[in-house]
Amino acid sequence: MAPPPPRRRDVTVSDVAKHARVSKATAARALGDYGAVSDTVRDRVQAAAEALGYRPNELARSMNTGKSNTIGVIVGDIENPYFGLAMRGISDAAKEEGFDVILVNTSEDVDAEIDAVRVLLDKRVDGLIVAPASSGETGHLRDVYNSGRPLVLLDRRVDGLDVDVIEADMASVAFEATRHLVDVGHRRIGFISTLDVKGPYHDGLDLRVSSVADRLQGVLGAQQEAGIPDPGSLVRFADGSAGIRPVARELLALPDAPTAIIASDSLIALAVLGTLQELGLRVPDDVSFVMFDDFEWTTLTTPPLTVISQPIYDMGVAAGKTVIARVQSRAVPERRAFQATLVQRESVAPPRASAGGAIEALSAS
Amino acid sequence: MAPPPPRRRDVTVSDVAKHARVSKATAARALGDYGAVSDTVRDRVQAAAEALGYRPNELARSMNTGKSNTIGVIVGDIENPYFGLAMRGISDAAKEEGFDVILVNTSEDVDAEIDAVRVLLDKRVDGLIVAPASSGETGHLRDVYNSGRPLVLLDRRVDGLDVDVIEADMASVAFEATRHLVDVGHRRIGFISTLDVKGPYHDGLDLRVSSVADRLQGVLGAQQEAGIPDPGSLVRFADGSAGIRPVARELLALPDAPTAIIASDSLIALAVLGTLQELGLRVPDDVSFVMFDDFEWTTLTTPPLTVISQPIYDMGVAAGKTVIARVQSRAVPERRAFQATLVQRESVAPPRASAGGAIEALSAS
DNA sequence: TTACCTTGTGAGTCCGGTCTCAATCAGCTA
DNA sequence: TAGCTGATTGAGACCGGACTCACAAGGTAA
Repeated sequence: MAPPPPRRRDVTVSDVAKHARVSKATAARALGDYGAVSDTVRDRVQAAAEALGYRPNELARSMNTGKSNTIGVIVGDIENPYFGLAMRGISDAAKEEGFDVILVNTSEDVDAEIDAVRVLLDKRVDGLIVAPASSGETGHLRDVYNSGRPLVLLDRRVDGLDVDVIEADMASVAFEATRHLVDVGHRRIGFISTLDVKGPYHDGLDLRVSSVADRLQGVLGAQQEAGIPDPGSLVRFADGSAGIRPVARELLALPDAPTAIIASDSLIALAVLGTLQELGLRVPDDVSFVMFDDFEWTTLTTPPLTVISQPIYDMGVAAGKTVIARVQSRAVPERRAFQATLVQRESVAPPRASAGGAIEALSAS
Repeated sequence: MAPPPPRRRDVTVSDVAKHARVSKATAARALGDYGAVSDTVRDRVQAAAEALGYRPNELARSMNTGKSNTIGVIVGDIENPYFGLAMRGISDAAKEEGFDVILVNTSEDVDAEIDAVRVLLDKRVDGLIVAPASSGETGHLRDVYNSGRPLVLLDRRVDGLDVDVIEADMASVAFEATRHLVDVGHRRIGFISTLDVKGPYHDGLDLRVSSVADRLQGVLGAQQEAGIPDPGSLVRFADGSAGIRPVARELLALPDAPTAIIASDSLIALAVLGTLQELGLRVPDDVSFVMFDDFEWTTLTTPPLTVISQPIYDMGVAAGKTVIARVQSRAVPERRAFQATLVQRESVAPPRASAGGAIEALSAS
């Protein structure tokens, strides 16, 4: 590796001005494209800038315009394809409007999120898109709001915070998916999500992530409507993605194991399917399976999976357009409620006649 | 939506200084944690800052320190899990060192990349990580180098540019994977990648993306070594992800269709597998399949897929650590050559005895 | 007591732009 | 020819911090 070139002093407006033999103010006007400048002078200044290789210092510019043309995005996990795709949407929307995006990954850690908000605010981003890790801690989100900078929540609401939220209607599609399972005969339906709550699920538990709460509400609601007793008993939360497989195993080892499982996102689905595979359980013969999010690989498994599809990219675009519209005090785009749909493929079938659990079914076959 | 709160003027050091009845310089010292300040004054200033809700303006700070504590990352497509995972690594490394990350997505468009480099340089990022869309246009990368700011290339080299590169050794695993196919009897091996080149592949074609060129070199090399004539005839490049399926179809419809296909990344693999599925071709019975990148879903297909695994996350971390080390003029971390490995699962089998192409095999069954 | 440090503090400059304001100048009107 | 108008231009303040420098106060050594 060659020695790095000396970091030369950058060319500034003053340098350009000197070279073009005009005042700094005039050069700045010609370069910044504001105020009035005669054509001849403008040309001379631009030629000088070209010759010197002048590049504006956006930091300095931001400092006195108060606009950084940058929005901050705070998500739990960009490795999660959900956020990868949403990020793509945000990024595309931002580019179209001439904005840049600072991305911060919090690993779903509230403290990291609080920190991220502070840092981005200090960096003077013009607006923020956050998928909040918890609806419990919201002081930092209020700070954003109070700073006067627009905040848009993605995928998750926070109660009592009156800001734009981009989310899909999860409760009704979860209801629909669950009723589909009930309709084909399932009475023991498991639901697995990742969430940092301690202890088993019980009525009235504060879920802290609205998108999960909504999904669960739909799942439970459909079962209650069907007269299934205590559907909450087959709900499980894993703390972090490493915890999913153990939780899935535990659920499937139950004497009254579920005959169908709903996975709350694609990462969970992957872990659950992996566990099923390890246990030698077949989908849908032994266990029916439904998952949230529709990525291409879900059509390539055997069988293709029944999924709940959300317009993730579009939601990302909407989030981007919305913050930027707010930043520019323009009317926000109309469309902010997104529809999720149940895509029926082949991972749902009637449960085995056997009354036993999944593992039991296995030994019976 | 309630009306946004008025964007109040931010609290500055001067405000804090006034409130604590000290000079601006002293307040700045107490807050910025530099220079000498007596304990009593420091406490008074910090109390005042607390009371006023002072937050430093990082823009102003960056302006005269010349450091923004921000690195720029330019990738072709964050929707691609490869970059999602790498981004996660970069992001984690950055956070550890107190850096933020500005992410720009170029859609693999060179002009967008040139623009992105300019914008990020103007924003005064301290360093840049780029997965260059082309080794052809490199002027903008030279500009980074000349600006004196460190540049790290991820996944792809650029000839004649003496900067740090984080990449895995693709040529040798590609060779190994291909020889594996040859060993089980394949003599017609297809290779599909996305790349913006016009016309069919021919010897000496400038591939412009080193990671693809390396893979191809290994693929072709193994076949040449085995005495397979004209292996280049089954190489196909699609222009953008939309073009993969047509290309795959064309390849499979050939009278001398390949009996095995190698997909150059996971997005391509998805499209190829989808096409295979549509055509009713089974893996590995009708066509053997090997792909680059090892994501969890590749174990859930039927059959599980033979893949080439790279330590993507670690490479992201290395890229992050490397730029930051350069920014701080520290020694760069030792490890910069990464090993990719062939993970044999069940998508490779001996070709059918039939001499015909894949489609022909279909009708024969 | 005087000289010499050391530590703490304030005044003011600088970073690289934007922006206000006053001055200059050419063209026109009366 | 004096007066007015609009277009250009330059001087300098300002954004919010970091940092240089001069100076004052207190402590120590000779």
